[in-house]
Amino acid sequence: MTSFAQLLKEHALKATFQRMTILAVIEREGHLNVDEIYAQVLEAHPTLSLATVYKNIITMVERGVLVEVPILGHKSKYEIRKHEHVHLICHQCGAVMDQAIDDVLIEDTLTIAKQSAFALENRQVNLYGVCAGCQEGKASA
Amino acid sequence: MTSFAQLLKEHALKATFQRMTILAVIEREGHLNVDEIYAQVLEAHPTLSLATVYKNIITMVERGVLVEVPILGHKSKYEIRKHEHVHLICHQCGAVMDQAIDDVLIEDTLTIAKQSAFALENRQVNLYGVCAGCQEGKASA
DNA sequence: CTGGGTGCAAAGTATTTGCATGAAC
DNA sequence: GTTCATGCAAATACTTTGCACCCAG
Repeated sequence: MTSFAQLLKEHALKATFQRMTILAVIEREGHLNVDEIYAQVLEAHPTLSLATVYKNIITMVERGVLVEVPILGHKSKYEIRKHEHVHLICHQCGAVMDQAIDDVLIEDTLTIAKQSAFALENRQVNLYGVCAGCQEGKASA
Repeated sequence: MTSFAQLLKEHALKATFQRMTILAVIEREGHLNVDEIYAQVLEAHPTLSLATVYKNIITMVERGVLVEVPILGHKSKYEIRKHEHVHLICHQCGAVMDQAIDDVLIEDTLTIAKQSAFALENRQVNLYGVCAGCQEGKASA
């Protein structure tokens, strides 16, 4: 049904139905935390256990299939690892949006790292604020 | 003894010995997680409870005295809120270093946010890699 | 004084683990 | 057939809460 099987194999992981389901759910929603993944996955696979969700998130992060996205004051979310990007995180509705990272930012972080002789491996750029949607309906909580 | 008392008052918090101790410890170490704060604080104030550490971290973050620094794969650390900066986080030794943020980076994140009509409020730029010290002693775990 | 803060112990959550069973390769 | 993964239940770890007592303002 999907290329998730291949993705998993590339990372030396067996392509179980559980993992495929977890990946499908994350792919569909973009960014989810453990509980959200579990809740969604139950619909497609009612007997999948929470422990399995935890175990798989841990191994898939280790293997580089998933990326952890910490959210200030909340539980981390997870996304499927793709091309590098920046996160826009809305205080209001909690949405996490991806936004392309540009060369200026990449260059600049390299420059900053160099100032401390720091061997930069990966960037985590999260921007907090209020998304376009929430700016309109100002009244919303 | 310090200006922590004033800092707390500015944020409408009573200047208790417990809070002063917590702030002193964080100030001294730079970035600490809850357990580390608790361990260090016990030396100066052996009867301080872990619950008090938790309660105070929560309120001091709410009031803007402290800032949470999420560390991928580990517990969040906390720092005293000062001028904005970037974090360099070493995979190897776990050290978190501050590095000045420059105008290029500030401008660029504003540009990125603008592309999504996102009202940017605060930035979180964490760079992961290997610090200068750990690059020398390559052998270390 | 008075309200907020602390400490304790208990309750709640969240996460990890061990092991027998089952599925992928 | 092997090896790795799952599911359950139990164990751990982490964080929050309630309440009586205490201290800063």
